[in-house]
Amino acid sequence: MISEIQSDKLSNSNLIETQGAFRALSDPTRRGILMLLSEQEMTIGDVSEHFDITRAAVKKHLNILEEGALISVHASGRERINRLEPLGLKSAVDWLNYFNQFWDEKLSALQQAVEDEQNNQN
Amino acid sequence: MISEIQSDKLSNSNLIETQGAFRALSDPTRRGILMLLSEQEMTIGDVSEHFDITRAAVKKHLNILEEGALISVHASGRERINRLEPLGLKSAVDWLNYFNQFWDEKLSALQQAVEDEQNNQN
DNA sequence: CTTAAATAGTACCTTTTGGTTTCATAAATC
DNA sequence: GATTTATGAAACCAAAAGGTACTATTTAAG
Repeated sequence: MISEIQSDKLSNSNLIETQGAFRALSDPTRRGILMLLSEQEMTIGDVSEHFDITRAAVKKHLNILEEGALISVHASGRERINRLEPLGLKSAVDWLNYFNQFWDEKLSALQQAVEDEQNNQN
Repeated sequence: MISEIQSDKLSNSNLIETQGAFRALSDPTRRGILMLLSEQEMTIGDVSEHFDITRAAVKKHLNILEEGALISVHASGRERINRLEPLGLKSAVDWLNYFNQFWDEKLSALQQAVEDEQNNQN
């Protein structure tokens, strides 16, 4: 079956490759950091000012984001510039896009239901 | 600034709404379960046969997936049918799609390649 | 009615996670 | 050269996560 082939492909190779990204994305603070860095690359100190935790805790989050290839760090003198790596989100996006085929089905059904409801209300 | 408005919108409301989904997605076993259920809805026993952990552990994963609204559970006699809820992935997909704009800015060529690849797979 | 099957739930254990505090190091700056 | 300044890293801690074993409950089946 085609579905089994797809399943193998995603559950074996892709499942492992995505782990770093999905792990990094599971924490709300880390997602907040990604949002921040999407506006501007920043030093650790800069990032820390936006959160109510210590700089050391922020550093740990940045390490995990870097491990997941969601950011990159560049030395500049004694500072370290943290930069968003949007391409790192690709593995997670790809994995989720596999399900598009299913929620496209659901969505069309839902859309129909919404339209029916609107017609009843009017 | 527009970027600040967008940031607020995503970091406050959406960030919280997506937590259940992203948390559920962070574990490879749970992503495997989602893949399984994408092919066919199954009982807990059926799901358990695909993994090398106890039924109780699988049940915990299913609970977390249900909390994240990624699956739904339907009683049928003494069995519980676990069904994929693809729409539950929408919050996570939406959050990630915010970053599409940065792909566009910096990596439009690469994004095109990704889309082409997706088209070839479908 | 009794028994087997499918699941729920709890107690318990170990590892991971998110956080802190403290100390060390490297680079500007005075 | 001495002193801030920005960061790295280790030790430690409480809570959450992922797992097991065991017990209870509900429902099919004989």
